[in-house]
Parts: sequence; C-alpha cells; structure tokens
Amino acid sequence: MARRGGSAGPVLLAAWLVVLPAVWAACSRDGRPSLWGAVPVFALLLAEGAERVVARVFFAPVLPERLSFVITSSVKTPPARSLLDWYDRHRRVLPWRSGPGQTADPYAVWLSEIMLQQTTVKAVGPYYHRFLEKFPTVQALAAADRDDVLSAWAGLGYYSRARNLHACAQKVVELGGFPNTVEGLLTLPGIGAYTAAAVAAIAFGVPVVPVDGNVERITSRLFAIEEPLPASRKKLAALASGLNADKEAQKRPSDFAQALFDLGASLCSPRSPACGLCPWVAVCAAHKAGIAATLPRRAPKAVKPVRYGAHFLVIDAAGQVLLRKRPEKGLLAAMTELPGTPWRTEPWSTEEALIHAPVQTEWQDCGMVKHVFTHFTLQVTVYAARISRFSNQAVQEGFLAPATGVDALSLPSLMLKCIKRGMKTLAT
DNA sequence: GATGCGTGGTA
DNA sequence: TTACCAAGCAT
Repeated sequence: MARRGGSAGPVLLAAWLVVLPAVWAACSRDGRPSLWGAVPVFALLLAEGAERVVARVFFAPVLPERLSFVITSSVKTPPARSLLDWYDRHRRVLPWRSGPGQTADPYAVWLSEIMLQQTTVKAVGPYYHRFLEKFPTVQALAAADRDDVLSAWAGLGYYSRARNLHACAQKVVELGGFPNTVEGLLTLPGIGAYTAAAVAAIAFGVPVVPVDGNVERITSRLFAIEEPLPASRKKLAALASGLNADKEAQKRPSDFAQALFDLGASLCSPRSPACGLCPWVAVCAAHKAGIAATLPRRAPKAVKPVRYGAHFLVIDAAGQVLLRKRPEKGLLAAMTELPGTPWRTEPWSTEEALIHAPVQTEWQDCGMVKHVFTHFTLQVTVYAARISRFSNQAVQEGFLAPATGVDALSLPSLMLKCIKRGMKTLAT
C-alpha cells in the first residue's frame, strides 16, 4: 500500500485484527458474540478509511468472491453524487453519446468504444461519422466486404481492431443482437475486460466500472497508490470496482462510467490535474499528500530499437503506381504497401535494397522516412522511378492503382509518407 | 506477465 | 527533438 511510512499499512491492519474482535467480544453479552457486538465493529470500520483501503488492496484480490465483497463493500467510496452533479454540468457532447434521457444505441456505443481504444477522441470523430454513413447498422457492417472495412479504417491504426470489428459484427448478427451482459460481451472478438464493461454500462445500464487509463489514473490518485504500473493494475482494478458502490452511482451506471472518463480527460489529467476544480478533491489521498500530478507511476520503458527498410515507388506513363498487400498476420496485417525490403536491424546498402526492387530501372534515392511504431522506430529509404509500362511479371505479386487517388485512400500512414516523399523527388 | 500492435497531439 | 501517451486486446 502506498502510504508514506511504507510498512505502516500491514502493521495497522494487524492491530485492527486484534482490536476488532476485542471490541466485538466486549460489546457482547455473556462472552458470546451477538448482533449488537457487530455494531461498534462496523462503526469503527466505517470511521477509518485507511485500514479499509489496506484491507481492500491486500486481501480483496486473494479472497473468494463472497468474502472479497464483504471487505470491498466496506471500503469508503468517494461520493458518486458529487461526481454526477459535476458531470451533469460539464459533460462533453460527443457524437456517440446519447443526450440526457435518451437510450444509447448498442451499435454506436460498441463502434465508438472499439475506435477509442488507445485512440484520442479527436482522431476518432471523422472515422466514426464515416463508418456510420457507410455501415449504418451492425447488419450492414457484417454484410460488408472485409477489405472495405479495412479501407475505411486506414489511418486510424491498430488494424487488428478493424478485422475484429468485422468478425464481431458477423457474430452479433448471428446471435441476433449484442449480448447485454459483461460475460456475454467478453466472448466477442476485439472485446476485452474494459470494452465489455463499457458497453454493458453505457448501452445496457449494467452497474459496472470500466477500467481504462482514465480510471486507473483517477483511482491511483484517489487512493495514493505509489506502486508503478503495470504491476499495480490488479490493485487499481479492485479499488476502481468499488467506486460505484453507493446508491447514486448504481442508479446511473452509464453516466457514472462516462463521468469518470470526462473527469480523467478534463480535470484529472495526466500532467497537470486541476485539483482545485475536482468534485473529489476532498477525498483524494494523492492531493492530500501533494503527489497527485506524479501518479500513476510507471515502470521505466525499454528503449525503442531502430529497424531499417527500403520501399519503391514506381509510376508508369499512365500514372499508375505498383502496390501490394501485406501478409494476413503481423504488423499492418492485410494492409496495402509499396513493394520493398523486409525490415531488419541493420541498414540496407543500395545494392542490397535493389535486389528487392519490383522492376529493373534507374532508381532515384529519395532519402529517409522515419516512422515510430509502438515498439520500434523504422527508417525507410524511399526509391522512386518512372517507367513506360509495367511488365506482367512486375504486376504479378501486386496490383496497380492510379497515383492521384492513392494518396488519400486506404493506406497506413507510413506508406502515405513514403509515397509523398517519392512523388516529391519525381516532381523535381 | 510480457510483448506486439499505429497514429497523431502535446509539452 | 524527444518523450509521453490516448475510452486496450490478443497471444
């Protein structure tokens, strides 16, 4: 437990384990435990927040569910009413969010949740509208060609989401609709613990707390958890699951979940939280300790390795470029790319790279394009050339597309950068 | 539990 | 420029 003083938590907890039974016994008649003896015990539990936090953090995760509930339900929760009042005044208006009193559309909620995984609200907006227009219902999405779905997703990143989206839509249509429970939602492709809880709460009013990055941050601050992520993830989830314990939250599961998102996005932000405006400032342990802005702590990240590759932009007299499709699995799976070398840790000499060129011609070196993936940085040397026409052999492993239309359509951002670089060189 | 998987915005 | 990181999931 992340208290200043370090080991005080377990010691105090041990003290309570002695004190509580003693109080119970003292308040019971004839030395036998009675219901009345439980009253002062509960009063003590309710009065002392810190020990309940210790109990939740240390014991709740390892106890059977029934016992765990007894402990976690006794943990003092921040007042949902304050948060909901704040939300009613300051809630963001978002395209996928239904107005006050309106019923949420499960399809819209699910689609937005998938798009919002590790992706900012701002980036999602245009894609969300485009998808609703192209695929107005889950039936339309299920019936669409997978490549059309991938196309519509191009540029948004994490492309397995698009493949799972399509597969999930088909499964939902088979089922006759979205499951309305966390367990049911968890069986669908692309839906994990967070998304299942989010859809259940927002679309179906199930009283669960979806634990995303926002909620982890809020929780780590509320309870001043100093243990770094990702090791602290289980503790944070256990603590977060109790945030909606009181009646006010139970009555409005959808609003409560989204209120946490809005709190995390606007006030309880990563770098400089606006604690002065926060509805929970009075119950925030990190604020009390003056460490809110430093939480959650994170384990140091491994350094990103650099990989190298080369890609080729070749245009014929008709203005067509040669493209190909990436393998079904792995990085940028099933997406379109320029022909090129594999990506490896050693730089490619020109002679080496040209072995992988799609045609034999006079190539112009267009310089390097740098692209940062989650776990490595890629340096791509771009080569460009104009030829009169493509041989059948050159087209065999790819396909042709008009250069003018390619620029904005259905390509990963890395490839857009490469094409832009190549075109610039060819134009000079 | 660690790793692989994109992209764009911000300080 | 670098570093961080955003409504995570699958393996």
